[in-house]
Amino acid sequence: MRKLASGVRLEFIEPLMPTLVEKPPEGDGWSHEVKFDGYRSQIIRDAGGVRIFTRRGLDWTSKYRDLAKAAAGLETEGAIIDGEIIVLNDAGLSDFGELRKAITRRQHDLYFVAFDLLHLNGHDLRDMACEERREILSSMIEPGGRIQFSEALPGDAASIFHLVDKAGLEGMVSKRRDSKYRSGPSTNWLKAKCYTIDEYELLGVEREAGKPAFALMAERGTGRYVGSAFITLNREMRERLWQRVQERVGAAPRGMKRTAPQWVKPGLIGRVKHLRRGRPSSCLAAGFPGRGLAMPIRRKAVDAGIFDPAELALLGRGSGSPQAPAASALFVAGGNLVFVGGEGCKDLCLLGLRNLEVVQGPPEFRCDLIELCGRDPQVPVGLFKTERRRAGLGGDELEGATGNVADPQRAHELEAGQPAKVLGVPFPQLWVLGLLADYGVFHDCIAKVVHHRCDGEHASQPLVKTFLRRGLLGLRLRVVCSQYGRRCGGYRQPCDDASSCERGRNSRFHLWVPSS
DNA sequence: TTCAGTGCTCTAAGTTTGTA
DNA sequence: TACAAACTTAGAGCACTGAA
Repeated sequence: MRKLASGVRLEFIEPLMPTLVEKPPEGDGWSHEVKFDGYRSQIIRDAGGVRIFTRRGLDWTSKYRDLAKAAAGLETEGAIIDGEIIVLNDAGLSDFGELRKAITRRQHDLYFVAFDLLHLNGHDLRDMACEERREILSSMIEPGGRIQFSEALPGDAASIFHLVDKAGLEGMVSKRRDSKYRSGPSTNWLKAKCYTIDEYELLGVEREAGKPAFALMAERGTGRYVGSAFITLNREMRERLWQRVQERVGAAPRGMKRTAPQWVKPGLIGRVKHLRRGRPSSCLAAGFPGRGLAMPIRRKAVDAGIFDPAELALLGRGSGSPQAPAASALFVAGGNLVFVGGEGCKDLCLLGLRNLEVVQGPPEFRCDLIELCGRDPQVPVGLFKTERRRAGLGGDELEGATGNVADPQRAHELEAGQPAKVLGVPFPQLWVLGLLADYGVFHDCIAKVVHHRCDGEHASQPLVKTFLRRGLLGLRLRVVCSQYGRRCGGYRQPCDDASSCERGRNSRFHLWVPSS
């Protein structure tokens, strides 16, 4: 570790750039984080104050006034923090499209998600192991503020990736735990992205020597131009495409402003693999606003296989993402629990880690519940404790919660008369909770676990509301309510399934032991 | 004061150019 | 000859600068 003299003005460090991979790496040597969709940035705090730099080293402190103010509150003499500046949308996901507007108009909506610490109090930390750097960083950041720590998601990479995909996130970043920080491209950090594959009609192609070849694509049916895509076919397919284009030379579509060296007659269909913008459902729905040629393909597309419809039918190709595994798992809350998403996405269960092997039995997961396996009541308690500790957002009291009827001698988490700190969720966990809410299991299941620890009939409701409100920093409650409103006409009763609820009340927890 | 032009952010991969 | 780096492309929205 190199030590610099105190009072030295720290300088921008070129960020480490992760390598794009198809699948995240497996193994214990890697830690995994959510990939946020925002601006890569670097906060520098030294004797000269706080500065915030862009990925290329431009000083954008003046654009990030609120974040600079927040960074000034960090308890350190000097630090260089690597992270991403993001804005959350109504769904609680980072929204790149809203970021530019927020920078100029909604400073209060900006967040800095910190994921690495390069320098601290005169010490250059770049030669330390990634895991150690992040541990120090984690201890520096108070939860619940404008600067958030990007929590690692322990668990197996494939399962995390599956749920990241399901949650509508952009992707995930895997970091070698023992790696040093080195500027520029590196394979110590790997990013795996979630793509959507859709079919579009080919309008024309741009092909010039020395430049990438593009396919201009239109919405099928309407023929409306939606954007261009990189053509990444192999040599054989590429030649086949050029041949097809030559055979179907056509005129430019009416009203088309863009120019293409070669327009083609309608009838050629291309499959375009593109990144999402927000949630998958909103990608297309919001991707065609009524003001001309919108661009649902935010970034360059790849895998633009071009076929005519007949050939497409023969090949039996359809749109959509690759088939998801029948069931998968994700560890949350300090590794105590695992959420298991079964086939159809409606069945989410909460299991102890040691029961992970039963994940492969989708037929058993038809209960649409989050259940506790292992008969250890401390497990769900651990979940809430962990989230509370991480969030650290004081202020609100949880009404209605009373003593623990199951164990009257033991202090209850939500003891009556004892102001309980509000539960909150650090960013990386938000989408897990959002996912649960979207599947309609949040209130019924997590709340149910809490409910059975209380003697108040509706004690869980304010808890969940508060949990949501705080977890999404003012955004989530409104959205979740409207979602429930649409689906269920308001909040559901604590349990839809009365018998299930009664069983739970009597037994304190729903117990489900998988048959071996 | 208005308008036009430029620069900035994000992204990926083919092509060209430069270096070892 | 092989590899690495730079350049190119698209889109949106905003800030900034300079000219009219």
